[in-house]
Amino acid sequence: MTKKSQNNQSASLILDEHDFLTKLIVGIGEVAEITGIPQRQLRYWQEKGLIKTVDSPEITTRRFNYLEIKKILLIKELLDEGFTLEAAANKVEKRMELINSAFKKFKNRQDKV
Amino acid sequence: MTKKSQNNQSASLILDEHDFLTKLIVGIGEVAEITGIPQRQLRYWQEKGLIKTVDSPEITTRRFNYLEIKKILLIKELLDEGFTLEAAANKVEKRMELINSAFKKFKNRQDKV
DNA sequence: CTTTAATTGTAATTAAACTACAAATCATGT
DNA sequence: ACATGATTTGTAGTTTAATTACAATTAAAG
Repeated sequence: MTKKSQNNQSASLILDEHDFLTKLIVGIGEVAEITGIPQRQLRYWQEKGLIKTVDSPEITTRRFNYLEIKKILLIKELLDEGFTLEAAANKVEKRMELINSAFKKFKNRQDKV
Repeated sequence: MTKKSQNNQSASLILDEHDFLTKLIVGIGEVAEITGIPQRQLRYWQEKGLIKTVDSPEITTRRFNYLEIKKILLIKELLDEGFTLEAAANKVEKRMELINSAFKKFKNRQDKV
């Protein structure tokens, strides 16, 4: 074993894809690139409260997690289908809640096995 | 349909987790947070050619993709096990190549179905 | 054509990342 | 112990990215 042993929970630091995504938060530039939505527009949506950024004292710039990026992509699709921004955001919010609660049930069931 | 229809490949902009990860590239700050390895150290590893950053003319700062982040985590583990930096990096490189070629075979097989 | 929604532009500022040094620490051999 | 190369860490000064706080367009609906 070498020196300080930095941050050793060793055994498995190795993240699977899902773990990785739950840990990940990315900046607005990256989100703009991934989604094709301009930074300016993302800021506007966030100012209006339609999407939310990670809230943490150390972080001073806008950061988004995976769920939020999915939301953004869904909103974009709905906009293209003709929904208003608000309607799109609401619809996505509801869809997300459904998926979320279904996932929690599943998770819960798994944990008992 | 509304206005400009921004960047419409519609149908499925919806990314699954794997798609998302292949598109994603993240900055050094985020990588440092995820991996627990200081930015300074990541820069050093990159300078020595042990890890590589995304290479694109528009990008001026260090960006890493998912594979590279996995590499970083593996290197970290091996360092804690007592390997030299270079030995760790080599070992990881080989491991990655194996996984990669196995994956390609699998992918190839799937595509034919 | 007026009003509200939504997007876009931009100057000035703050935060994050970069480079290019140098110093400190660690591992190994003599 | 000392020297040596490997690795990590520190930092001043600079560049790039993101933010705010305005304002101006453009689009959709009555």
